[in-house]
Amino acid sequence: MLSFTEENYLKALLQLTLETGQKEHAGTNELAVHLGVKPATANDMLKKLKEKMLVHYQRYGKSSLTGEGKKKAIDIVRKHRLWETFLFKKLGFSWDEVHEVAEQLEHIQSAKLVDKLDEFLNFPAFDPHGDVIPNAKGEMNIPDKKTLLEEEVGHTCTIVGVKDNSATFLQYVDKLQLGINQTIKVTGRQLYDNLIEIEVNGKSFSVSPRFAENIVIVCKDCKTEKSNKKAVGKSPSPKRTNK
Amino acid sequence: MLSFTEENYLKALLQLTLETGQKEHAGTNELAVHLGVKPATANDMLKKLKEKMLVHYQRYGKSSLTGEGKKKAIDIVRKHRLWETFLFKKLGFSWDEVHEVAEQLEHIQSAKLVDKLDEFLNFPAFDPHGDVIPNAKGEMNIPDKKTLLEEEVGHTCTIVGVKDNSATFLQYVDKLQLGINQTIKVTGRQLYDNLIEIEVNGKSFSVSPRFAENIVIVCKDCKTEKSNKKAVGKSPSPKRTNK
DNA sequence: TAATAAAGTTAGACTTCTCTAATAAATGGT
DNA sequence: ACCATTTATTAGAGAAGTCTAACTTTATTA
Repeated sequence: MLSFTEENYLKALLQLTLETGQKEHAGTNELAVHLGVKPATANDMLKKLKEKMLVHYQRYGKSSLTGEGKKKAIDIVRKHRLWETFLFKKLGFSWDEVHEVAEQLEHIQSAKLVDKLDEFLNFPAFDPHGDVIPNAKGEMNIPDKKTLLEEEVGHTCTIVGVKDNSATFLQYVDKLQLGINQTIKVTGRQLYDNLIEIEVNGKSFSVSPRFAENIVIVCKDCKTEKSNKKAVGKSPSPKRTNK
Repeated sequence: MLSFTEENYLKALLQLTLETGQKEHAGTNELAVHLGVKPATANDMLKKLKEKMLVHYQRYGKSSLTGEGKKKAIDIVRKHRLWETFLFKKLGFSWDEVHEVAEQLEHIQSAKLVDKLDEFLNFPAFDPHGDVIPNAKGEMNIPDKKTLLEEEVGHTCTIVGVKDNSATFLQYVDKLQLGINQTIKVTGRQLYDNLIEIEVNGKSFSVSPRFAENIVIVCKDCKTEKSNKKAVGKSPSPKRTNK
């Protein structure tokens, strides 16, 4: 049986790695920041979770979930999103209120509860934020990555990476207050010069196609596409990142 | 903000005192047994809760909830019973499965959640066990006490005390495997000799009217009677039990 | 490639909740 | 009213999760 805290670390690790599809491993500091604790704390927990065979961890290396760890993490995400759906659809919570409460509800231990809730909600595929809800087998659609240039007008997406790593480009990205996990809404396209109109944090502006094709995003509104299921099984062999 | 543990102590104290209407105060050992911890542990927590002004406690004395403590405890009971009702009515859990899960759900912190859930369930007055659900103001029906002799056929009740304290009587009670908090179902009455047929822990037998009139019970099925609301306000003045 | 910065780790300490073992106070029967 | 039993308390310790401060390893960059 995992503690709330352990569950939160597993979930954080999932979110930092597989879920956004950004990368395979997460650093200790990164994990600590994500969870709002000090690196020393995250370090202790990583060692503990390694003991429990839930994460791959080595001194001064990056960490990732084991097959078992991934399974547990996906289960927590499943619960979180089912609860969000319940709060939104059945209890009339607003879009932005559901997360906080679901953070608590996701730790309730009862397999029967989760399955019954799933059934009660009629096996929803997406939560109120448009995120995929893993099914009872732990399978979840991993959203397709594409560039901002390819995003449809009216859709909302999240930045998950960049293609150009030049300082010039990165400084430009930074200046526009963009960055990993930033949410962008594509509000339109100028047919004349192909500029892409976007809305970020309530502010609207346009970017060039050249710029847009170097921003890698995941669309929150393109989820009903093909179903590239990704079952949870044996994780890839533990890779050392430090040489 | 109270921890899960603190909340459990408050709830236990409510159950041991006011709720069953048995008595005003609870002992440290009694509380420890109820919670499945050692007396030393309960003792520490009582001191802590006294610091927080949630319980009346004095060395070598009995303990009880303060007004504030009672308010918190009733809120937890309200949550517990609303969740039980939800699990039973909406998710199709059986009567005996709801408690365990509700034990976890009762600790979720969100006033809005509780109120919305209450509304979603159409403001139920009783949970699947027939226990009263406190309303949003913290008012709850305290069930009426009466003797087993007065109980109606077909109803189920709980022993909350005895009128005769003689050794003979108490030994008899004990021999029948009865005791405080034991649940009894009255299955019938013999018109010829007035014996009362009861069912306890699946076993059926009869008791005399003489015996029955000395057993004080609270009926679980007589809840729709008069509404003797008991608001949560200032608690009675802290009484010392030890002289 | 050597200095510096960034990332990661360790040691030691604190809090919360729990325990065991020893001690103290209150209660009850004769 | 005394003594045994029950009930309650204290002291000391351990596990979990967190911190700070000092230290080590890895990465960066001039």
